[in-house]
Amino acid sequence: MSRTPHHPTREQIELPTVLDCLSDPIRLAIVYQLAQQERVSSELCCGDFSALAGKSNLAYHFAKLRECGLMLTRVAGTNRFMRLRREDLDARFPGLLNAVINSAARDAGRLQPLFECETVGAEGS
Amino acid sequence: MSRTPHHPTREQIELPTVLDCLSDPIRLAIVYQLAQQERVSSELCCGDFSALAGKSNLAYHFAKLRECGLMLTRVAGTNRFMRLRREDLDARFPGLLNAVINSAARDAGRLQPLFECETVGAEGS
DNA sequence: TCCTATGTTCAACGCTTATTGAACTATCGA
DNA sequence: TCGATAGTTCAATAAGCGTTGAACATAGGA
Repeated sequence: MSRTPHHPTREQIELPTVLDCLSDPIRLAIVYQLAQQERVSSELCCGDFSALAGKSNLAYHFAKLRECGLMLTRVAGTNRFMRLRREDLDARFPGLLNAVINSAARDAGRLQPLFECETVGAEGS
Repeated sequence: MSRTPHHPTREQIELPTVLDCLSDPIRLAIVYQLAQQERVSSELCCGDFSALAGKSNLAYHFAKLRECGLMLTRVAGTNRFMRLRREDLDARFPGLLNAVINSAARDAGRLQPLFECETVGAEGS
């Protein structure tokens, strides 16, 4: 079995695919939470998103986010740690990710209860 | 029959809906052409997009773009003139529309032959 | 070793979407 | 008035999407 799941190269990242991925409220919430986590410069693992959907449903959305080039998955033991592909996205589509995240932040209230579950602050070793 | 088709108010424009609308290559091409046309400060009508798809299919995509708040339709005789809702979009999601259009411009080559049909320069009255 | 926790994969379902052609509506010009 | 033009609406089709639970794989700890 593949140790590390498949990721597209920077050049393989496509605009319509990225926009389609971001148009789902659950995936938008995942990206939003990953963006919050960027400021703490640590990663999140699947379980940290359990408030958003069931396990298998999350795995489905994670795969979509990975395959479209929005995020990166690192396997460590039984955990999968994830972070945004900030550099690649900014290189391919300058300003896009920030515009989306800022827009999501503005609308956090109206974007479901999905955005109210603050997950920042995991890892309390 | 309604003289003017339905448009959402500025406050009714939703981020996931807008992103979903932009994720379709044909609709992205329509928005892109409308953005080009902005610089000439004139409008385009349905027929100007006939290279992108058939008439009824275009009507479907126009309705989607209108209902999600991306564009505005003005009825004039048998024509429907359309333009981007630039002000409303910039107010709701600052930087988003420009980021998408710039990204589309960068990828114009790889985004189908849809982006090669330059339609600018209509209205030669 | 066995048990548990983490996460993926699979098949199934119901729903939405894009696309098509045909029929229809409405306006303009001769 | 008649015909042509511009665009919408409708019904039908095929393909794709999100969600679910059950089964599976893998790693870590007792």
